[in-house]
Amino acid sequence: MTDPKSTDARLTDPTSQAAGFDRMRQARQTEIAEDYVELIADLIAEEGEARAVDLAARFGVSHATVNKTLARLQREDLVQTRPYRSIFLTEAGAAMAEGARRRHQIVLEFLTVIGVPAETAAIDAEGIEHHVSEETLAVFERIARQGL
Amino acid sequence: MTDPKSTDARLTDPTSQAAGFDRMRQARQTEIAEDYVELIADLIAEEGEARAVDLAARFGVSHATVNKTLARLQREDLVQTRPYRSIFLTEAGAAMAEGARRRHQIVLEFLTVIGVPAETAAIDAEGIEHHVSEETLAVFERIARQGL
DNA sequence: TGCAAAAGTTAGCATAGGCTAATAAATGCG
DNA sequence: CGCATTTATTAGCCTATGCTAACTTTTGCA
Ligand SMILES: [Mn+2]
Ligand SMILES: [Mn+2]
Ligand SMILES: [Mn+2]
Ligand SMILES: [Mn+2]
Repeated sequence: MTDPKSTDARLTDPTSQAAGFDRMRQARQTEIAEDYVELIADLIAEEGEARAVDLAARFGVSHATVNKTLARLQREDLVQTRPYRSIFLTEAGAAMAEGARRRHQIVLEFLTVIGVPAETAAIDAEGIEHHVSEETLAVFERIARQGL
Repeated sequence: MTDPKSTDARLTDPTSQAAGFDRMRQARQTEIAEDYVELIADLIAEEGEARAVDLAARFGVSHATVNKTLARLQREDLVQTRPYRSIFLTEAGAAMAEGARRRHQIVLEFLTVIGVPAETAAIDAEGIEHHVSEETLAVFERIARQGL
């Protein structure tokens, strides 16, 4: 065993390290909601309405799963559904969708500008977008505009 | 209602869009495992051993939660635990830790180099690291080395 | 050395997000 | 128009991740 004190300091203090993990757990809680409202907004804008079957196809999950998640989002006042009718966003849902769309767009453009191939950028942006603070997003946005 | 056809095309085809969401769901499944093995490796390197109580403090969750997650990681042959003894990584766990550490490091340096303040970079890197493909990581690494 | 504090374990509970399968409603076409 | 296809709902099951509370084991110090 090597002397514990002689290794290079990789660990920060426990409390501030916990901040990063805390943010990650928060993101886990909101990322699915964000993707749902964003996709619902896009479907309404482009197709005229959002149906569970389209969400299922685009998310790549079963329609039963979509249904259950929509029930949760309705409980949280993000969407409004009625049996056998198409899906609508509440004001809160529309606001969240707008924020998600903006973040998604900036992350995607940023990745593309720094040289990530389009298809990879699209895939990675889908995950990264939920973990970018406003501060980091501002840096991304500046680079996306000005070029690398 | 506006004409659906007249809006700007924001949607890609359902199948390729599903790829991004699929990657995100995979990341959800592995991100906690990655953070655990990475932190266990760091604790062993710096403190000489990893104990559940330290993991709990650093992750900011209860020690009971840590215990349950460790049981899962043991089932998946990533860690080796014995009652009331400290925690060890298996070969597979050590390999995963090494990969996670590398990705984490590159993402953190990248964010710092492009101008994100250190504390924010540390927090955001904790989440972003799990959603960056090797292709994107290569771009990050080049920029982290060469400067912006 | 004995005992209190620290650490670990276990049980029980909750929520979220997956699935399949069975059922029901709506739609649309021959 | 009626019936087949499409779409939606619901139930039941599973795993993962969180919690608190009760209990046990270890450890370290007075
Ligand atoms: Mn996303
Ligand atoms: Mn998105
Ligand atoms: Mn992480
Ligand atoms: Mn990490």
